[in-house]
Amino acid sequence: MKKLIAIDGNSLLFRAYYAIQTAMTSRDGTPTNAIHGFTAMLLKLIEQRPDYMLVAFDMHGGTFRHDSYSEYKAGRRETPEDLIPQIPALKELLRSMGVAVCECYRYEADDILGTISKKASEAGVETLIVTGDRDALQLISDDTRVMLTKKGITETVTYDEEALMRDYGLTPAHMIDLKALMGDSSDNIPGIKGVGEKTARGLLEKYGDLEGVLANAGNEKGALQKKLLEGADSARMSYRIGTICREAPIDKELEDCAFDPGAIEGGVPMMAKLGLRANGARLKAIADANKGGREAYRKGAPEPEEEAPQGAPPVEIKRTEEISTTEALDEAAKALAGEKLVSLHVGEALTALTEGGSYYIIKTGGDLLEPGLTPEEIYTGLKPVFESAGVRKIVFDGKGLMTELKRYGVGFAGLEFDITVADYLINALSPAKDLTSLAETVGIPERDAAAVMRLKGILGEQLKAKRVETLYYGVELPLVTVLFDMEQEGFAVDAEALRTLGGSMKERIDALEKEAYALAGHSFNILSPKQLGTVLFDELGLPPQKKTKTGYSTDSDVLESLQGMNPIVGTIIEYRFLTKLRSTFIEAMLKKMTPDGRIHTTLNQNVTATGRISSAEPNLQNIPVRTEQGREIRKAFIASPGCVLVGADYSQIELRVLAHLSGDEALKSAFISGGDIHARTAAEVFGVPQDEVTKEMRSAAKAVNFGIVYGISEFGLANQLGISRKRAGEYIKRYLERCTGVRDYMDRAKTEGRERGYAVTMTGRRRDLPELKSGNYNTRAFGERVAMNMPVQGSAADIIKLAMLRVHDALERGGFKARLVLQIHDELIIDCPEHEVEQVKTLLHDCMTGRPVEGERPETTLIGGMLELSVPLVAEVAEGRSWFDTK
DNA sequence: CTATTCACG
DNA sequence: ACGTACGTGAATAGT
Repeated sequence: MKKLIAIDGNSLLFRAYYAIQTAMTSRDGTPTNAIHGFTAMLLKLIEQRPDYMLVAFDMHGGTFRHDSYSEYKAGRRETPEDLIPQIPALKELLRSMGVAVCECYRYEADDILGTISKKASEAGVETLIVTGDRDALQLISDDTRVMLTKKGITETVTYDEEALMRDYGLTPAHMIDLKALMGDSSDNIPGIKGVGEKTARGLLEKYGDLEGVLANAGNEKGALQKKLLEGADSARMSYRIGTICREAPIDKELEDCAFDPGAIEGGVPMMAKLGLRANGARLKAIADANKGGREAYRKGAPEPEEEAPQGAPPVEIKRTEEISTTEALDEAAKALAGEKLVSLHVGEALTALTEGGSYYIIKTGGDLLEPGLTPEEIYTGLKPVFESAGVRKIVFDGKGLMTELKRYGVGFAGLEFDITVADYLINALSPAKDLTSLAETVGIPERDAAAVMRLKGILGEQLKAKRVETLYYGVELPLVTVLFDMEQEGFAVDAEALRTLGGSMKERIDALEKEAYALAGHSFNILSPKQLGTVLFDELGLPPQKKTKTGYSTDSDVLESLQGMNPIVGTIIEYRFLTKLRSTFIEAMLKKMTPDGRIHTTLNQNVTATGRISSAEPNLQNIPVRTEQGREIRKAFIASPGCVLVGADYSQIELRVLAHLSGDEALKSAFISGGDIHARTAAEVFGVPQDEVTKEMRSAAKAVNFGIVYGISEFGLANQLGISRKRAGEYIKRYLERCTGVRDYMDRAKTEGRERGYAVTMTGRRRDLPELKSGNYNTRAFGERVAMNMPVQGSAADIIKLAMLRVHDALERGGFKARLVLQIHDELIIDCPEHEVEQVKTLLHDCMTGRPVEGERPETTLIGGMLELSVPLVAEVAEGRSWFDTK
């Protein structure tokens, strides 16, 4: 039977756009992320060897559905700005590949799919409809299936009648009836108010279809009967507009959609223009392979050789061994323990691939018929492999694997390559979520350990090309182990102290709640911005300050400016503040405590765009400190028994980095001679001697300094300081007149960012800056601020990462029991036995500030100790029983 | 799942 | 004229 693949172009492009939120652009600046995803999907579909192919698009303007229902699809999200130019570009690309494209005035893509699939069916051709829109499920029949995209885009699920019944319990026709009854908010189809999925399904079960339901409305009781009678018209209308048209006046017959795989080559030049090299190469290969004509194609021509981006061939698999017994596992472990370099991956099975091409598949689970091994058996069986530093290991997610192994008492050494970390250095904005999706993005067919092995080659080349190899092997890769150790160590917490604090907050919160209700005259949910907005601005008549997308803004800026107008404002401010502290920092921390009395955060190495580490589940990098009450929480974060916490934070690290990067003489000399940097800035900006700088002047100058680091704007500074834009502009002007080096640096950051297409830190860490080529002012202005800020924030991140490596090594070399427990961007915390305190304080300080430490051999590391700055690095060290005391 | 708010550097 | 400070994670409400 011949096959038609009919694609909903808009739907798929939309899905691709959201699946690939990496900024990608062609040379001329057209964004291409969605096209990239779409073509990846298209190539996958071509592998299914269709005889006919059609891509349908919606047309602008209203559809026939709007005639009877003008609100159809009202309130839909606007097409994102950087998706718009990709639509015509995609159509052009498809046409150049000889793929039929169809649009139809006043009809939607769905209707085109419905119409062409009917034509196919009549011609005895089966159809696969590809879309992200569940509405298409109504088109399923014995010769028509629907492929829906799941999360992402290349992940799909295909439905035929049977699968639909299994997953939804409905026939294709019932999909329409269901929607007619319950409505569909995404298309703004009303259905019947008050009838949800449960009710609708029950009714359809009883009465067969919509008309059956409406005819039998009298049988139903009370409220439901009323709803059905009153909603009948709405339901019938919903049915009409929810039904896909199968007789749309399209300008394509089935024969116009004949697909010629040899012709897709015509898309190569445009692919190249769009910068989609990998997919272009695949396109060419498929076309070449099918030059033999349609017969060869239909039989299934051999898969074309995959072209790796930078020529990293797959490792040829010479022998494969499937292992499901402990005896075989022991054999394999022995063999692997003698290897120098292996890739390993834990997926459905644990797989391992050696350089020589021996592939091991070690099955987990299993059942009575086919016994497999338990994770425990596998991990302990391979213990000699995992723990030997001599067996260098290439893995997808090193820290994740270490964590998994640790649960079974197995250690890990010899980390040679971590795919997630390499991927992050190549493009920090699109961390790979799993191995399969990364392999797909890169365009290789391998799976599991074979993919890991090949990705090492490919990513290794890219690291070299992007000149981040030293950063990778010298900083990021060794840091994996440091972060793992920190996570395992955890932070000791005094749960009792947290509970006591929480209890007293609860009392105050309850009192504030009563007070707020009394002042409002009724009870309401104070934490709901919507309800609070109604109370403050509609009922109490306070003046709204600003709006959000959905209504009045009630953020703390707004509440602050309302202070004094009504006593309820102060009550709400305090209520918000205390509930935030209690739920986020007390209740959540108590929940996250493990039986060892500690909190083990996860330290992410591949999420920030600038190179910082992030902390999650729970986030320990945002424990309160700025307010007195908030700071109390830090008293519950304590040292282990017999230990104290040693903490150190960098003084003004970002401004020091800026001084170094810009070479600005005024800023440099301020740091070299020491003293209060904000006061000095104030003296410069306000043109007064330093001893005449007032508190207000100093805090304004402090805001200017922050602004400078963020990539200043008049508006931002004005907002921050609550002054006029004009005043803010004057401050900035004065600052940049005094600090011409900084001004030049900012200009340079922008032009170089534009020329190179990325911003870069002191270690060569990169962040792509596609925004700088945007035609949208805001997008471009954002790109400029990023160009200015990223090298500063990112270099500071580089510096503390190096410090962490030094500290970790120094503690290990010195045989100390003290352990790093946390990093908070410019601060390090060590849990330290009392007798080690003096030595550890010195060690920590010296590691952070770049002084030599005992036993260290900088020449043996790639970066060599600490980065050199043209201004001193200063770190302040403190100790105490709790985090509260290390200030 | 998104929007709002707010904690940190 | 545009409409913002840079980087995160989490709780809650509401769809």
